[in-house]
Amino acid sequence: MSEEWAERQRHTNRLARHLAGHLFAQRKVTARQLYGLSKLAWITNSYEGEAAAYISSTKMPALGDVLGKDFSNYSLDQVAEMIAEELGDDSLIELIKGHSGFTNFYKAYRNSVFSWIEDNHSTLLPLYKSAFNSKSEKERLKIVETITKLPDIPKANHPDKLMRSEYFLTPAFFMLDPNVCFPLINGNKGVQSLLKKLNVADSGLTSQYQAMVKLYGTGGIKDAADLDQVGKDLPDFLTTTATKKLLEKKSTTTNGDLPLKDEADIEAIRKAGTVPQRRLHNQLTNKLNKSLTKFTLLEGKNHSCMFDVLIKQYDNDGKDLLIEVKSSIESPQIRMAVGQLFDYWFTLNGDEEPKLAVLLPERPRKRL
DNA sequence: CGTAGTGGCATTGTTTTGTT
DNA sequence: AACAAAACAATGCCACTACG
Repeated sequence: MSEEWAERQRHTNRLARHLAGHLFAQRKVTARQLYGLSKLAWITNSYEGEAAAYISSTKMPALGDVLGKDFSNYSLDQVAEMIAEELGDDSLIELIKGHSGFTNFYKAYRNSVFSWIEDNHSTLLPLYKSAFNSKSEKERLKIVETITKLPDIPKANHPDKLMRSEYFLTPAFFMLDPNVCFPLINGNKGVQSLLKKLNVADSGLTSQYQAMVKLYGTGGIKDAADLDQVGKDLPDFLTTTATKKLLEKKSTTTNGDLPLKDEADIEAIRKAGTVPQRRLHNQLTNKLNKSLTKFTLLEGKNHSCMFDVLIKQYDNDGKDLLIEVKSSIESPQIRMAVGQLFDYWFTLNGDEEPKLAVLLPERPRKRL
């Protein structure tokens, strides 16, 4: 997952909230409409690009369910226009056209969950509305407590095989929350390993929720979309022993205390410590951040391991790439980079085969 | 072609048995 | 008692097939 993905999640949140705003103003909201609204969170294997198949298979039916219409004979652009027109909300055009949805919900439950919504409609509708309006921690907590009281969701043709209701509901409430504060709690590996690390894997949904929202404001995590992005790396972000955090934008203008890695090492090479060099260093880091939005980028947080950038799962094998940024092509700098890279890599990954790179402002001379 | 829907299975967790 | 290995159990994922 990545910042781009987190942005897609936030986009979906805006779309769902615009639609929900109109929906909840109506006197009556059907089970079908709640189903459609929740379905906007779903995708299929083909979720990218111009002709992504999820649009016709999942997104359009979802929109149709919300509006009580059949859009199967229209293009997405037409549907966007129609809905914006009907609801008198022009911003919906772009919201609908953009890619939305973020969870590949277990297929065997996609249809069976509908009758589950019907059965629990009287509990669910106020819950959805509450998620849409929730402003405080307290309100969200109350929603979570209600979720725990709901029955599990039966599997199609195997009613005895059950899915926990939060797997279905947390994506929906993630989409409805005014500040994207409602965390995704599902069977996702990342989520599960985090819960284990927090010692709440078996402690019930309420304490899981509390443990997760506590992370807001730490390690560069602003909202539930960030939380979901860091996934299984989250354990690295916790408490005082944290070794990593999401890569943040660096200042390239102020003269103040610019954050720079390994201050002590840099001191050895005085030049690099000068303000222009630091600026250049931060500029390079920012460029990296800007051009690699498809990836999750991390930076070191622990004093013993202040690496510049780590690209999560940069190749097809899901390996990470560690990058050291240097503001100059002078050989001492490059030598130091090499040393740092191997040291950091060993600290992070032990004797796993290292994947390393140095980012320089220009091509270095042939001989160092 | 891509998707729905699921049975089988890999993975993870738990208990029992074996060994030092 | 402490640990290791094996057996067993539970879980959720995904590769597969039929189908539109």
